[in-house]
Amino acid sequence: MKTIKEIAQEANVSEGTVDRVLHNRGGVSKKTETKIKAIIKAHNFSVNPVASALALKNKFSIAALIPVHNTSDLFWKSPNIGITKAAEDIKTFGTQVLTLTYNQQKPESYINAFNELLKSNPSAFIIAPSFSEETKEIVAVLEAKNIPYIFLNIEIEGFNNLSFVGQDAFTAGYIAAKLMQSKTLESSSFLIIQSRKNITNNNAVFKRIEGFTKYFIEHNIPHKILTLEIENQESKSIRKTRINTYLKNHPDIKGVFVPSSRIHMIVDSMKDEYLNNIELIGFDNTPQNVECLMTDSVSYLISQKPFDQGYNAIKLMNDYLVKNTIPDRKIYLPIDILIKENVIYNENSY
Amino acid sequence: MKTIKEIAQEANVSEGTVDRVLHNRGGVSKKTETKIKAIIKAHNFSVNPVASALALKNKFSIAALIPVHNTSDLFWKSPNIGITKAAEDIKTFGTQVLTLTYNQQKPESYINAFNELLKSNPSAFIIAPSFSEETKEIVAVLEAKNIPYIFLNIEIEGFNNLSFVGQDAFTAGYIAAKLMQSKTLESSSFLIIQSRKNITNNNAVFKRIEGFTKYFIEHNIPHKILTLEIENQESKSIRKTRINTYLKNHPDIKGVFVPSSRIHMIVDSMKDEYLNNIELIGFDNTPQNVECLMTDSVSYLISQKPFDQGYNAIKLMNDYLVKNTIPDRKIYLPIDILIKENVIYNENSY
DNA sequence: CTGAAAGCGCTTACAG
DNA sequence: CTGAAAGCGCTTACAG
Repeated sequence: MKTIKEIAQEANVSEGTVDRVLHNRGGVSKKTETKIKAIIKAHNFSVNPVASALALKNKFSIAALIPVHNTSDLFWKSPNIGITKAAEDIKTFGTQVLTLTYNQQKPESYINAFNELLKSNPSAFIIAPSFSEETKEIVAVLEAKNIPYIFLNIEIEGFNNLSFVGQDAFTAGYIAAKLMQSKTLESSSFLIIQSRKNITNNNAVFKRIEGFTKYFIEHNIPHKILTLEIENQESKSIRKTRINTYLKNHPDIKGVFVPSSRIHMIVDSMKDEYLNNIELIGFDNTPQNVECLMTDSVSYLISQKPFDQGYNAIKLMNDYLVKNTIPDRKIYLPIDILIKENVIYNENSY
Repeated sequence: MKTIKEIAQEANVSEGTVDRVLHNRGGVSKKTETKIKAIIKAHNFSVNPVASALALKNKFSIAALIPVHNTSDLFWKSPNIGITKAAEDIKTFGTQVLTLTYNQQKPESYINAFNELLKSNPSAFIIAPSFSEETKEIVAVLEAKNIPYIFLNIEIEGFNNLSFVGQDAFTAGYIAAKLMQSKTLESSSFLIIQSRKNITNNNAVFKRIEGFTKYFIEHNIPHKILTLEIENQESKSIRKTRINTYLKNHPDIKGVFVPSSRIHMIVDSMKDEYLNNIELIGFDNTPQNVECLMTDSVSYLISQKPFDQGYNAIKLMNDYLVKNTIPDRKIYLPIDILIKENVIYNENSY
């Protein structure tokens, strides 16, 4: 491995000058610049990131803005752990990470947390952009300040985000349909239960449903898809009544698809006679959902690798800051098919 | 963050002395040691790994000893890429990685490659221990020299390996059976085809078959399991004859399970009439196997995350060397269930 | 436009 | 048993 010193000697200049061209810091004559660049290229030289990190000491910080998790929806706990783990790993580069959470029901909390993070003067942002209008405001600020940002988990278009890290929701829904179909007879009816208001994260839920529906159409499988909306706020008893009444009135339903991480709340409310005779497929290996897998209430969970989402987003951003590595515009993580038997090996970071 | 300098000042000693107690390097009086330790503890101090890495520059090297890959079995290409990628990542710690491959049919090549690696005086070894007798010899040398080693992919017992990184083969086979069963009727017969001699890697193949069989027994599912052995050396035409004749003579066979990474060679040889009516399940997302998934010849592939195996083994060893982090004794990677639709998102590192 | 020098925090001979 | 000093490779004021 060459060093800057050696490059400098070969070019008959000082190390400082090499550093200047290395980082396009200007103030170098065209002639020396050309000479140095040639030598750098000839040796395929790249700076030693350790030495760089040490010299830059605490130069960079990454702000992460993600939803809070709560007992009924633990989903965001896992990306948060991924972020923390990555933060630990990149300490070696002197990069700091600051995470703040917001309430997915309250756009103001999103803006407030963002402003709070901004105060610390971060070099970059990782954002789970739950609210599209507010995200526009936020992004305007970031772009004015030239702060790079990566979107996490929630895929929205029309922004100059450095990258998106998450799941291909359409394909995930498509796969759910295939799995569902393999467990039921042809010409079955399926029920989609949306357990939370579509105001947040709606893109993913919407795309999952789209993928689910598309599978049956593409394969010319006779089917009927029904939809039931159940709000978060509803009490368990109301939920019970609504679900079980619905199923009673639609005895042709052979499968229930829950395109959110809340399938456990559906399982919770369904009568045993339905639980035993209807196939259920949901998303995300939260502890409550995994429990449903273990008791055979749910056949499959599709996981979007929440830990990896957080971990990768931070690492990619750090590589961008420290090494100037440009990440792919979209990073789609593997779509994990989880069953009772393999779920334990999938790092359950809750 | 405190620095060694500050700790030293507070203890009225030099930085060198603090370093000595930090790394238990001895040569420090009991009294100063106690004093320094107290101060370290009080501030919850830990060394800056970046500075440490820079100062230690090129102190460590890891030797990796794995099977070679070839066109008919690409499996080992992917762990190799994982190793290379990890090597890239840990360059920042000044750790070097040297990989040598051996022929899984030739124990001598295993020993020879090991001796070659030993010459470079590595700080640690990553070994895929294909041959148990030869591994004993190798390990004796390593233990005499106090060189730590991690076993990769092939799980053998009775050694003081720092860790094992790979798959829980029994559960993988068990899952294969569950998937197979969901695609076939009760009371079916299943054929297990072993496409390579059991001399190498036999543990994994053996355990997969064990898990496969166990599933049917545990669930009281009437079944019959047949076995066909086909050697590597056999030509495609002989393979064709043997497989198709066997299937003709056993029309009750509804599923074929190939507990190795060579299911593509079976698909290659089976007549269409069998291909269309028999469920096939195999292991590993090599390009040829993925092709079988895409053409619907194979229903499921179970992947053991070969890239991650290589990557993780190197990273764990580096953490052990650089930070003295002790890894878990067994690291079982997730058992990936791959179908046509999700296989593209599983990093296919071939 | 360019160089010399100090500094990031730790480790390591070397001297005593 | 302990300290002073050089060095790892890069970055950054500062001086010219």
